[in-house]
Amino acid sequence: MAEPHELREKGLRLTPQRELVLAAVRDLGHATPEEVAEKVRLTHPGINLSTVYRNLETLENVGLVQHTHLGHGGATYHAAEELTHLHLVCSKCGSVGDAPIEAAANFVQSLADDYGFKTDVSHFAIYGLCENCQLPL
Amino acid sequence: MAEPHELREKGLRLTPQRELVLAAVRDLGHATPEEVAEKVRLTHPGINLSTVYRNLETLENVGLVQHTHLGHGGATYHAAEELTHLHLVCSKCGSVGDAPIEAAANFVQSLADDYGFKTDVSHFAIYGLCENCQLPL
DNA sequence: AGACTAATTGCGATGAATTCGCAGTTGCAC
DNA sequence: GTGCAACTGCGAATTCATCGCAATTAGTCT
Repeated sequence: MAEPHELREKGLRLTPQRELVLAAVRDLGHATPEEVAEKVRLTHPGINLSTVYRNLETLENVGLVQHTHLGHGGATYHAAEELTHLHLVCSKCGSVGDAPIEAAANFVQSLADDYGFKTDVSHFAIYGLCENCQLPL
Repeated sequence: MAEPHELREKGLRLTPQRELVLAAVRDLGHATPEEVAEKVRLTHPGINLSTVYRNLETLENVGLVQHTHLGHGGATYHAAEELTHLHLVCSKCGSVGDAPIEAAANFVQSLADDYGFKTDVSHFAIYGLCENCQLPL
């Protein structure tokens, strides 16, 4: 859970809403703002969606959460301390699988060597077909 | 430019709007629906945005164009015959670089071997920092 | 060439996701 | 406790994309 002073240390005020948003992101693993709001409403029914958006943004600015693009449009948030990993998103069934970031190590290295590009592999989804959806019809 | 019968062959009607949308996508390389509409309006000012959306969808269905997610939310379209390539999007300056798809061959192979995941590398952007934006301040 | 039919277009309405302005509230430094 | 700036709630405003429907039009058949 969110230790009171980890927020204070970042120069943020400690509000129930903010603590709950951070806790929700940590609990949920991956979540859209909508899902975070739902989770928070379990204990704090009155919370406003824009408060959730604003807190996600604030928490991202101080580095406690990050967002990733997994699908069409919407961002999903996850706690920053969570080990970053790859998101394998299936274009057919929509499932999201994880893979350790090391799986991309060589790829990242070669982009760095050949193109001078420093890749953040976890920020965007890796798109394709999951094992199940490749099965013959 | 769009040959009349390449559209007809796909079972599509040949309308000025449709030809122009296809031509615009080919001209622009990468473009959002909004940008395609702007381009088309140069020669066909009255075109409606929803017509552009519908044509992009139709053209994608018959395989003449494809879309990719390069940034936040919006899709960008490109002609299908263009060699598919990786999109290296810089998180700082927003520039979009290209890299041949072979640069990811090993990565794709290892995801297939280890996770049974068949990756479409070009569908989502590869996010990171371009060479310029890595320079010391 | 003229007529028919279904595909396509324009347009406005609609819907979802996100942001914004502002007034009221609240954490926290003193 | 007091005061101020940060934060919240709320509704309005934006943005991006989709939809329904009536009018138009491409392509087919005569």
